[in-house]
Amino acid sequence: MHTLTEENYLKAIYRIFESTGETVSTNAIAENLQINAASVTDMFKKLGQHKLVVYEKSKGVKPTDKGKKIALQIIRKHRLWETFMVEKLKLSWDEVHEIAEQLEHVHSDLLIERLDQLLNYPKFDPHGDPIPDKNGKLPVLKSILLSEAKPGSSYKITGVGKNSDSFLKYLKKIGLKLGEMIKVKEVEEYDGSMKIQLMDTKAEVMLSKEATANLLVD
Amino acid sequence: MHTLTEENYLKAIYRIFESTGETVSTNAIAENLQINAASVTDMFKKLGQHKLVVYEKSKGVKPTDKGKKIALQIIRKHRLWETFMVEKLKLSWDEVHEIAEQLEHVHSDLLIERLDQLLNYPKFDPHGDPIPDKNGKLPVLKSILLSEAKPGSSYKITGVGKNSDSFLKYLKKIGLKLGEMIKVKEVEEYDGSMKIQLMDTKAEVMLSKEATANLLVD
DNA sequence: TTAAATATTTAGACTTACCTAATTTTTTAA
DNA sequence: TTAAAAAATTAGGTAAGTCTAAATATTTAA
Repeated sequence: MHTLTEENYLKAIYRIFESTGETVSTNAIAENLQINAASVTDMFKKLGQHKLVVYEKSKGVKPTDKGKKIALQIIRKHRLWETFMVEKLKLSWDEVHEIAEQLEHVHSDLLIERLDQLLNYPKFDPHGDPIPDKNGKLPVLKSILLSEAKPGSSYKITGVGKNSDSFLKYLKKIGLKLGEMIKVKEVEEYDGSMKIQLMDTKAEVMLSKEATANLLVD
Repeated sequence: MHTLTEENYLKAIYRIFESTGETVSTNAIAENLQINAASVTDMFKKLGQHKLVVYEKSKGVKPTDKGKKIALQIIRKHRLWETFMVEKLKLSWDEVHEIAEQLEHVHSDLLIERLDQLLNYPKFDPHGDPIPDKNGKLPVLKSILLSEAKPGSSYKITGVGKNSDSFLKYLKKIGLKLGEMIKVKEVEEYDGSMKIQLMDTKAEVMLSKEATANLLVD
């Protein structure tokens, strides 16, 4: 078993590696975890010794298969707990992340196995993020970005890209929720902003290109 | 918020204080937490500074009201999680303790509030131990020890006294479960051992005085 | 292509929670 | 009531994970 700290580094390294495919730099992790770069160097060495990453001095790290596997299990736990909190405890979408950050570090394969069963083996969490299975396999997501949607068509909001806290709060404020149906009314040529209509309330909302490029729809 | 370590000390101090009513000694905690007495002295000083206990040098500690309150909240969380795992995740009685030791340190009042609600505000956990409410109030338990039960009468097993792992395993092995109905067949004069019958399987089991003095029945 | 800017690492320190060994205090029992 | 035993404390150390400041590498841009 690894320390909580190692787990958090591994998770951050995995995420950045997945999104860029490149060696992960000291600074990227320092920024991501809000700690000093010198501390990151220390931890890179340690993770390297433990064969969780391949560390090349002054270059950065790449997660090993072992490191990826651990990261995926933590992500799996995080997303299952989030699903549990939203579905069973009726907590809201944007309240669960912080709590899941704690719960994801509870060690027990049996617990997670049964939690998965209780939730009926969900493939996506309440933010629309895919939940790795117990072998670390991710389900395939066929959603597209709202920014690529056709005007006139209707879509279901299935998730967000980067699920920053502020973005989630923003969505809540303008009345958008996961699972909600929307219709694309029009797209502005010059800045890519989009007017959409909420199917149930008929309310119309303007979304910036930035926002539409961060919303997944089916 | 306090560290995980402080929380574990506080819980141990609270339990021992509740069962003895006396100042809790350095050695008692060292033994309980399986750590060196010198380390306990260090922590006693720190907890004293934080006003979680009253520490008198070479005498030991007593928890303050603040310390008790925190201990009770940890115990509350522990027991609610155990209830959740047995009732909702179908884990068995003796599998949940270790996991609850981790879950009890997750910080979120809202989470626990909703978990309590999901479980329908249980008053006792699967071991029959009382669950403090959110203000730290304990429900009154009217169960008696099996060792004090009358021969010929029937009882429901509601809990165990000291729920040591080995005792739980022992119970499982001989086929006793919480909630099970039993009938007291006879009590040996000379050693206090007891023959009981399980109501559902009709199986008869001999229990030592030690065992019957650690089983709660209604 | 080299000087400046940026990124990374090293060195040395701090805190928490632990340890061992030595000392002191308290308790017990002759 | 005092000597031996037991309990508790002090002193000094260690490992993990962090920090700052200084040194070194790497990248960028003139």
